Amino acid sequence: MNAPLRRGRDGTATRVRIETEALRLFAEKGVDGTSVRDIAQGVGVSEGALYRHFHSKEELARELFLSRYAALAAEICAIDATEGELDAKLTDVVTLACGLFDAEPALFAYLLIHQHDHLRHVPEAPEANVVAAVERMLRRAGVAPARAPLASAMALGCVVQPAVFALYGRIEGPLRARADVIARAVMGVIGSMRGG
Amino acid sequence: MNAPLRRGRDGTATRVRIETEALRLFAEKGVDGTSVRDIAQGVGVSEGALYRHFHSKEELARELFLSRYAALAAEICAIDATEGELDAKLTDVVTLACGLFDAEPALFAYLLIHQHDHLRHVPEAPEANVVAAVERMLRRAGVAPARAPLASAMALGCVVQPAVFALYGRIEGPLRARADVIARAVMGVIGSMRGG
DNA sequence: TGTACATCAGTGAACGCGCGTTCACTGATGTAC
DNA sequence: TGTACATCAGTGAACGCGCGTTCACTGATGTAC
Repeated sequence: MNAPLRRGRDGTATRVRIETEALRLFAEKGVDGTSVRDIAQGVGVSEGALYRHFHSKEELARELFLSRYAALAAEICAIDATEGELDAKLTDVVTLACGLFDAEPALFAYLLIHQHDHLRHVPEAPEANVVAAVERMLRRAGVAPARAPLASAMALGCVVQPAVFALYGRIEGPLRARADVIARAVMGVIGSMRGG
Repeated sequence: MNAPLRRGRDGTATRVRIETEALRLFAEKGVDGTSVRDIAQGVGVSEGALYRHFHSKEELARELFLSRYAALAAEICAIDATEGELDAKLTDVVTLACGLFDAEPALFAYLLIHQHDHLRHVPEAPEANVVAAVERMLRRAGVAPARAPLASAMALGCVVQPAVFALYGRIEGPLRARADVIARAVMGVIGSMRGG
């Protein structure tokens, strides 16, 4: 296979700028609160230009969500693929998530707030699906398959809900500083389900 | 004080029907996905009639959220006011939440999905604020005030996230059937923060 | 009890605005030979 | 190397649609006396 023929101008940079600006605006004002005009104006292109890169505003929003969500899932899979005990992996995953929240709060907020618009379109593959990635990690570590969904839900909840609190100022400072405490709580949750 | 003078027709029943239909539609299609026309048609009144009861669509959405959210908070406060150990209270609160999810999934979904539209307008009083109610319960039970926000967050996460999973079919059956397992996990979370 | 009046829930048509999207066009850039 | 051509990112004006909201009006019902 040859590389695809590229003629005319290269729009890759513009596409990236559209994604960056859209993510920023979507996180700040919501998808419905952000118009195609807002995005185009922020990027400094015409509205029509957006439709060279995305078929619709909805596709843009979905693509942003799915790609970022998949990137996070892939990182969790990478941690799962390392040697080590479950506890160490859980600490790594919690630390990863807290670090992402601190480094890119707008991205994290977008994933959190708009999950319900897109969750039904997330593929089941652990490499693209945060929930599936966590579930597989727990099953591989010996959690009974029948209990894995609930265990994953509560483990995720122990990370997601503190992030929501941080978003609303109920929890202060970088979440990374709380990662160890959160990880210990997650271990407690898993432990409570492994025994009984 | 006298009861307010009531003349002309009584619109209370219509108001209730508007709220019921709006909640149903908001939960099913989202607030932005539901038009004032949809609601009016569902109720069987004109669009103008809605504005006799609510100043705007936004006010309707907010009033629905705040009142239902406050009702849940008040129930948690009532449990907190009973005699008993923290563990028993936590089990009661978890059971309450699971029961609400099973009984009124549309209401629960509305509270979950649209929390970010309204959370900034929730008063801080525990009687109207689920988070504040849980935080106070934990503090009263001896959780260090500095740790109460994070402990509350994770405890809530252990209930909220399973509900999200149930909404998307990742967890089956009534959530009530899992209440004991969830409650035990929540106790584990609180325990992990009380010691260290 | 009868009648004049005030109130107000509900009507239905209309409003204008902002939205997502379209499209004929421009011009920059790479390819063919 | 020079030139004709194909491609395609980006323009900018326009489109129509559906939205939330308004408003003059109707008529049912309760109050005053």
